[in-house]
Amino acid sequence: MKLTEAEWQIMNALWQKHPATAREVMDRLDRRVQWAYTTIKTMLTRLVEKKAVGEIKQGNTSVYDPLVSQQKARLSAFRSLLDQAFDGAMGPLVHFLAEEKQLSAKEKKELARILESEAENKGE
Amino acid sequence: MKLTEAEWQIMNALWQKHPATAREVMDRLDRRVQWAYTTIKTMLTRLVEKKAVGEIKQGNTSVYDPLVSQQKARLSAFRSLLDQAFDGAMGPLVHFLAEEKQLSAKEKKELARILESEAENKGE
DNA sequence: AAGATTTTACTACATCTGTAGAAGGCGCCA
DNA sequence: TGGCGCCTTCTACAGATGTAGTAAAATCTT
Repeated sequence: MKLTEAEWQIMNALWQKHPATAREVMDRLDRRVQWAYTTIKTMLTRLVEKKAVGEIKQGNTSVYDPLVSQQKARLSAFRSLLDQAFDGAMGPLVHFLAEEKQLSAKEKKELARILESEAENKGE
Repeated sequence: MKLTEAEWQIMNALWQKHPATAREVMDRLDRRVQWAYTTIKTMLTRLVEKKAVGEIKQGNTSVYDPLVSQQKARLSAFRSLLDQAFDGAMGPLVHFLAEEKQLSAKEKKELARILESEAENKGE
């Protein structure tokens, strides 16, 4: 389930609250996104075709519901990034994150802390 | 500097060893990628147009060199993913990673460990 | 130097993406 | 009941992307 950039915008809005009509999706779209109503309808239609979203008619109006969870979509995007840009492995990503000056030490520590504790209590 | 999927393939090959000719890039392409020589040339040309790659003629043959570092490209891809799929923040990503069963506790701990130590000695 | 091989520069073309307009249908209000 | 406003379905269309073929020029090989 590969989503395009524009599709992510729509999905993000839909995950926020659903089921939702096209108009509701529109209202919840990121502020930076200023699309015509029909553009949103087009995206929604394409997402329905891709089975990423379900559509039911409520009278004359369509109501949409995500068919893929945010978690699933995120996983797929994450894996793609890993494959494409990090040799498909966590190692290079970790290395990159560690090297990256753009991430403050604070962010890194936070990241480390959460992962640490998660690994602790969910560890197998 | 946004790279497409196909462009990543080329860049990955080019970062491996450079400068390199189109033919050398071809030889280093991921095994799964079976492109015609001219396809590679086309990609290279487009990358030159985008200023992601430099080109110099060595006699009749072009030799290419990356103009963007792998680190930079990775950062840009990482940020895009963050913006698009994780509300632009590390928080949700961390959360996702922690929740994600696909990542073993071992991987998580490893990740945590490296980040922790990095944060320690480079910390500001 | 002629043939074989390699490279280059152009052109091609189907899909996918982003973005929307047009036109027709439906319900509600005056 | 005639509009007004909102919803729907279709159609459009340019630019990006993936993937190459052609033909001509340069180079190597005997």
